[in-house]
Amino acid sequence: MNLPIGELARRTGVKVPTIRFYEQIGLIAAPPRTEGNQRRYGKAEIDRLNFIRHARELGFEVDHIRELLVMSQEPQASCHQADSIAKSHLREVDRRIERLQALRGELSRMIDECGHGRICDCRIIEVLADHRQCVSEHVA
Amino acid sequence: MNLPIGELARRTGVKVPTIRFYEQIGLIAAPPRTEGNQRRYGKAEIDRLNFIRHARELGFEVDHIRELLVMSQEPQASCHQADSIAKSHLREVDRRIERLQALRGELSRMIDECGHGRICDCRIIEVLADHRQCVSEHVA
DNA sequence: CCTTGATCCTCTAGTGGCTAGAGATTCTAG
DNA sequence: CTAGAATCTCTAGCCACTAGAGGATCAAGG
Repeated sequence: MNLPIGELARRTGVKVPTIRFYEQIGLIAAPPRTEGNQRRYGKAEIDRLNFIRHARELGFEVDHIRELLVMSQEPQASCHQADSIAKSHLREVDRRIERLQALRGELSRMIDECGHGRICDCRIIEVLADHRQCVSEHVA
Repeated sequence: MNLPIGELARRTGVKVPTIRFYEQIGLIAAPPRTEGNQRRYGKAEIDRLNFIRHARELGFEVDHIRELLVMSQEPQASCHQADSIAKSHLREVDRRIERLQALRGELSRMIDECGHGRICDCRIIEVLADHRQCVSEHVA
């Protein structure tokens, strides 16, 4: 082992500046250095960074990842807390999906109704300029 | 008219500091001031801010809003550009929805498989620690 | 006229999660 | 021994705001 930061980056898919940033915010520990002050990492850091990357890919916030990391170090503890973090994150994702879908609907309706003519007849501009019209149609 | 900034905020649903911020980034013009240096707004600003708010609610970026605002001032121009901005935004929203739904699937599978026991048996932690397992199941 | 309290002003700094770049040093292969 | 790749620290920037300090101004009531 004893990997330089670039090699750690290659093996985990986390970019070099991001690794340094994670160290700065305390998400990973400061590793030992060479005489010339360069960071050298071991196997544990690969695992930890992979964990972090997977969690980020799933959209967990850094603070939640912090908690999940602590938990993963305590194998005998109850996983109730992990479950609740994941569940609340799932609810958040559901909310975002719902919101985006509503938005998608409005957007695509707007685009469909655009006659591709002049601005003064354009539904896109019109809807933006006067949302009430859009909403009332929506309700009606 | 001649509204103070708080009244403009109330009528448009855009917060006071946000209005000042929009002025700073040139999204709205600097309005006239009272002798005591306070901003006073007219009807045009209400319309413009409403336009901006609607567009932001639909997730358009500020730079796109800038373009849409310019277009809305040129009623005789073709709305081709507005259409293309809206369409590319729609594609972006679609991408986000897709991504979130894939993510949602992984999250909820992870949660379902959590046995609510100890960390060492927890799928949530396990999946995060070793994504390959998850992916291979996914594929299989 | 004067006070009070709400609103307004400017300015700086913080949010989250990085990313970019300058300018200097260190490592490693040939 | 040298060249060039990789590393170091540090600052600043991204997006779209939001928060707060510390002070000025406005409108209404006494």
